[in-house]
Amino acid sequence: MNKISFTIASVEKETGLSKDTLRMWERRYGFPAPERDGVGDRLYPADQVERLRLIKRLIDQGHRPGRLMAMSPEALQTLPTRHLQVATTRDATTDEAREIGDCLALIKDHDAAAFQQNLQQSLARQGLGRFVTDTVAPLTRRVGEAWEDGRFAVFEEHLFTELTKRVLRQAIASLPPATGRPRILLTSVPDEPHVLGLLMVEALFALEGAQCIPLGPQVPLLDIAQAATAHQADIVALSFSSAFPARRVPPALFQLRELLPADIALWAGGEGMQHVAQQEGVNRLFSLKDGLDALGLWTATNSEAKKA
Amino acid sequence: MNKISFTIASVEKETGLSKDTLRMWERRYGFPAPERDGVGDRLYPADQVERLRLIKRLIDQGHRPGRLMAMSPEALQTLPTRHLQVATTRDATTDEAREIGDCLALIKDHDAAAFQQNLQQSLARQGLGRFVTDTVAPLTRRVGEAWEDGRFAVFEEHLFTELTKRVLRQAIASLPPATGRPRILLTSVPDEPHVLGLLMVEALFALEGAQCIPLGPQVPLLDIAQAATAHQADIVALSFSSAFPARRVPPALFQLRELLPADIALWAGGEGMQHVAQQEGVNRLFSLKDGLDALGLWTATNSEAKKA
DNA sequence: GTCCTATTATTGTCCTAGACAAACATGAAC
DNA sequence: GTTCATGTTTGTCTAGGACAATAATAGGAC
Repeated sequence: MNKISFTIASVEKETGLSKDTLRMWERRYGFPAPERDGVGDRLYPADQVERLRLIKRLIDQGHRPGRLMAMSPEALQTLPTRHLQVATTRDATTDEAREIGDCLALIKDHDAAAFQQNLQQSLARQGLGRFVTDTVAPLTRRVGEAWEDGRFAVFEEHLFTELTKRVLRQAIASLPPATGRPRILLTSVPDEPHVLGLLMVEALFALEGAQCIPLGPQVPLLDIAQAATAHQADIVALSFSSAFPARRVPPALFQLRELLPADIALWAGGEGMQHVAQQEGVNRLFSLKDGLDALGLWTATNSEAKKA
Repeated sequence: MNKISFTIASVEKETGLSKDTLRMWERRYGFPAPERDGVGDRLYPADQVERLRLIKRLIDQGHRPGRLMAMSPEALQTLPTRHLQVATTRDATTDEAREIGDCLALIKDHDAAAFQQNLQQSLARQGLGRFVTDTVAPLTRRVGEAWEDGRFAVFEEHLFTELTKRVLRQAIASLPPATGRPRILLTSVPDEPHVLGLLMVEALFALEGAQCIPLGPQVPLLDIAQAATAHQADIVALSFSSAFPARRVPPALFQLRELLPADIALWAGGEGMQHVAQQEGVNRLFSLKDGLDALGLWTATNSEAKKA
């Protein structure tokens, strides 16, 4: 009779749904229907929290709350057909495809050691540049898709991310330390915890000899601005994952643009930039290749400027 | 005139103060005193956000909101005398002390490359075990203290953390992969983003031949429980930093204890465990040494059990 | 049928204002 | 000086209302 229940604050963290949203849904749709403790505070039973987690995932896939809330728990379970996701999963060569499939299977089997070893081998065989573009990038995309489908649990995605980060960081650390320009500050905004994309560009930038300053994810805008000035950065590079709500990207970029000195460039990339409009003073990078091109352009422009 | 202002949601992320708290302070103390946009929504000017960040830091040091809110901005600036912090900064040997001082200075100078190189040298000289206990641990403590004093900006702490994580991860990756028991799942709860302590114990545990499964920080409790079962973990190890409010630790541990199968041990460590009461089914680890002792005990107990 | 536009429905986030428990400080009694 | 009771401070929860932005639908033009 393990009757576990969660406070509204816990549910917010477990599901990612705000307290306001949770109360609103209860008011409008009658679900969730938490019990109350002696003081009148909500207490959500574990099964309702699980159902909320499922609903959240379906909403992120493009379903609408009103529909989902009216459905029975069983109907929700059967529904999980993919809905949105326009992104084209470009087919790789057979070799690459097989390798990526292998990696996915290893994560699914929770074989951390084998997965990591597999990655290391790919890295050694392909070299850092191709490893990033041909292995890590497609793998990351596939994992994201699998998560959306519900084929991957959250913790499986976490483990994949953590292990991949390690391999990438290790590879980056083994590069000779750069001293020249540009100095690039790499980070993400407060609501963006995903950092794999950032590590990928860091690897590519570092290969090109740029000086990368990794601040880690979820840095307050005021601190990003401070850090950029203190480190005399030439460029601030941000990453937005596909999980980041597209409508929040432009305000965040605008705000940071205002806070940054005008002579520091602001670059934004990642899946989450896909459908974001052009903005004054912000360089959009839609792919890893865009990033390399931008870096090349910067170097060319800047070396001229130096000579002048 | 660059009049930058923040919405209440932005301020929540920039300062770490909840929307509820921000509105409450305004109601009670008259500060912050945001402007309003056309719809009546709050708009916080940048200088008020900065003042809130300062106030937040002072509160974390043990000051009380009521006092701080009544003080003028100038008085706040002069106040920053250290208040709390009982922790005894044990003096190391002269050599160690000098080295740690050097590292702090390098971070303060924003010389990332030199700092990282310095760490690598210490690692090579001391070996991973002593490196963790004699260099990383005291260094982390000193950085925490410096941040509390306001000598370190947030971004400086971020950079320190990021670089140190890299060195540690690299060292861990270079160890031979473990295959035996115990299998230890390492992670932190949703409100705990600090993960350095976790990496330190991972290094020590991995040295002892334990199989570590790093899930990364801020994993929902339901996912921790799922992952522990899926990975057939023997132990779930959590880390709480000193920044984590002590009163929230017991509920979190209790909840996770309920969610975990009874045969999976729950270990909790980190600065944040210092003044937390003993709980049924939870093993408290007050220091890195405690962790190693606990691991030794587990191994002894478990190998007997296997023979029986 | 397809495309574009105007209208309507849905949905999340903000608002005010009140209540209360837990944490903290203060002072009395020993 | 230490312990205990009392009073103050403080964060988080409650309720219900409002509204802008987004998404779906209907209506017309081709």
